[in-house]
Amino acid sequence: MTKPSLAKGTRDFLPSEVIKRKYMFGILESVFQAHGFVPIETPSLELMQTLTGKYGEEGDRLLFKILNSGNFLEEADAQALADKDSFKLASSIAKRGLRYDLTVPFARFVVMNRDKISFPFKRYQIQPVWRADRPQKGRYQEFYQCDGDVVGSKSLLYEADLISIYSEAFTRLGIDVQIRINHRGILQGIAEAAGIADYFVAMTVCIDKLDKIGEEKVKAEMIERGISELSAGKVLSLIKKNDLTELSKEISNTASGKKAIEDLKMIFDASKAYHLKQEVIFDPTLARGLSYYTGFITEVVAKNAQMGSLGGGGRYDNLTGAFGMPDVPGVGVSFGAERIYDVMETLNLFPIELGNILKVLVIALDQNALMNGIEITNAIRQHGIACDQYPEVVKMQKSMKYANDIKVPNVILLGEEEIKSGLFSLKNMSSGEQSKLTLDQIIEKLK
RNA sequence: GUGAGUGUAGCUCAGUUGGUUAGAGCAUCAGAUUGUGGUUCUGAGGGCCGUGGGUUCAAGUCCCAUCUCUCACCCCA
Repeated sequence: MTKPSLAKGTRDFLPSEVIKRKYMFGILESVFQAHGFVPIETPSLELMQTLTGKYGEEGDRLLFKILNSGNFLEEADAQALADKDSFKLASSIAKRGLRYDLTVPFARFVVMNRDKISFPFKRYQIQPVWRADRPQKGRYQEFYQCDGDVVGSKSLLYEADLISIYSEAFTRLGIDVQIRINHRGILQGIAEAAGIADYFVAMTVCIDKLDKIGEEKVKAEMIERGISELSAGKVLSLIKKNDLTELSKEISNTASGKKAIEDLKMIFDASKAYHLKQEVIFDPTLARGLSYYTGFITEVVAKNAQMGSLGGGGRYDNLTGAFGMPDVPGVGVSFGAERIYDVMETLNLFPIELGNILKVLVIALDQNALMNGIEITNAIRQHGIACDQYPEVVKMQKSMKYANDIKVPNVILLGEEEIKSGLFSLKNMSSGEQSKLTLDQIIEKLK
């Protein structure tokens, strides 16, 4: 017999963990639903042609591929096999793979179901995804993503809608956050104003590291990447202006900068109408996911915990283009479920009463009482109260220890005496208090 | 993909300069206790010391290889 072990980067979830995760996902779901988002699900498996080429070279490497069924070597690329070219061979022996995120499957979903949905389409989706990454702290090969997107509208009201979703969700979860927002056009405007429009990508990669490695090193890296010292200095001075009107003076003479300033003003005005409980700030140094975001970008950071971002998102113009349906604009956000869970765990934000699903355990003291126990257990269950019965007559210490271990708040002790009198002993496990009550009184008390 | 660590009971870990029969705590089971749990005490079961090779009279301990997991980088949630 081999020792059991888990596949790399995967986890078991204990009952207490599943209950907490469901609590967290339940809050996210109810917030999404209150905003008119509807749930969808897509298969864990997608065709490789759907997945490849969407996440860049790095992403393709991290895709889990599923071996074809049957004698898959028969159809294998003989040349690739002989050359030991794994990458090329893979495409001939694996036509399916596990989804890498929820966004690409969603794009395919929109294209294939465009006749069944109405735009603007607001959907949320909470499902696991898989990445063949090296696992490390807080990073797994199987993990849940929780995404909400609106497709088919360019309205900036949806940006504010999503910001308000972030604010409400984190407020209800009990986490104080800062919602940072920026716009791709701001960064483009800065690049143009600094005279380095051609170095836009290099510039954003560098300034994204600002809070991590500091101003000096960012400047050095920009210079290393071919940006002149003068321009690099200009970028850094512009990026420090986190006041919209002030920055507007510098970059509104550039086309993309002007549009971005207007957009962000509109988004801020719309957000104000929501009277949000969480802080929303303009952060021109925010530069994430710029390979596909085309407008507004956002990121959420916890104020009371040392943890990276708890979520992010932005606007994209052409989500479905890769699947032959051009010009579908969209805007979306993602919740980093695993990290949010960790933050809630360290800040002790899960309600303690979450664990107590079972309300009462019936303990029979003799064989005869075992059958009466079924009647009582069933009667209590019919009233929607979670009830269970210890399945055999054992020494009372053993059944009481079990009751204690599973943290059931009440037990009913059932022996000859109780059955004769019709008065059952209900014991509160935390106080130790015990009283003799009729079945109806017990049900009334447990409701 | 790059780099650094780790591996001894179900779990967390001791194990000295290589030296008798590899230990502890937790967990499990039984008893102290025949209608009352959390605490305590007693006892029991449980090990190819990750795997393969090497050095040695002698290897859990030293060397090599390999696998695993962990951590960091890249990237990302």
